Amino acid sequence: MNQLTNIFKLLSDSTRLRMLALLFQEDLCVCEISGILDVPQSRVSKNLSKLRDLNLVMDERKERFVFYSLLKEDVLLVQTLQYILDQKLLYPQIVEDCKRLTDKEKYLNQCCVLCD
Amino acid sequence: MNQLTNIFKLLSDSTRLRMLALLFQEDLCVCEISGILDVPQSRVSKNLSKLRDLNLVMDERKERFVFYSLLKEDVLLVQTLQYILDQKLLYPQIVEDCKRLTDKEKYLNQCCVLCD
DNA sequence: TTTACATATTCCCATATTAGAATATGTAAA
DNA sequence: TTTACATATTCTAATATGGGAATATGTAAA
Repeated sequence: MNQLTNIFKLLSDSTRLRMLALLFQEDLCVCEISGILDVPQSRVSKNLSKLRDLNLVMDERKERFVFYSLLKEDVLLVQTLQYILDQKLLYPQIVEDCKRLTDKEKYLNQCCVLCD
Repeated sequence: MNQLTNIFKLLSDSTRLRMLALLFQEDLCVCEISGILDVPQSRVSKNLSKLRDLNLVMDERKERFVFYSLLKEDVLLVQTLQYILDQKLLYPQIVEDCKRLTDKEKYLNQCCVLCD
């Protein structure tokens, strides 16, 4: 039961929800997430570690960057994120994030050279 | 977006999640919920009011009791509760609650005479 | 009306959560 | 090796949250 409530707790913070919605679409490194969401790096990093604690993401270093990918093993999580993205028109912030995801080069600072 | 995170916040507390799982199955009054879950009345009442604040439940007085019913308008909420009940074998507490729901007379104190 | 009872609310405490700034860590390039 | 840079962690303050006990509210029976 804690497995359930813990996942809902993760989903109940908008920064994390936005991060999960991004990672549901593609693997990203920390600075990409930080740039796309326009959120400080320490906040992104801390929240990623919470996701990692529950085995919802895994990380892999590539050159200077650490890329995170969503582990799509939890059916409830996947179904929930799928629903949110299907209905994203209801959630302007998600739409905006998706837009910035496709233009991610624009929003990255230092790491943009190596990230694409 | 707050609409989303607010719902997840409600789901992230085990008392509320258990209450929602019960109300997904049938309408219940406060003392029934309190008895089935074995949780103090004030806690049940307080959490019901949080659910009401987000328009997830409605209440209706019948004689001396106030019955709550789940408003099944939020697709995400309904789909989530459906999933949890489908998979309830994974969550012993939910199984136990369902069992007590079917035997609810056993677990009620004062209001049992009028509730069935 | 009183009284009884179901429910709602208040008060207060303990704990959890989030946030940013600053700093630490670790890897890789120079 | 230094140095630079991407990421992780720590520190601290502010706020939120959940809990129980006690009390208030409101309805209906006596």
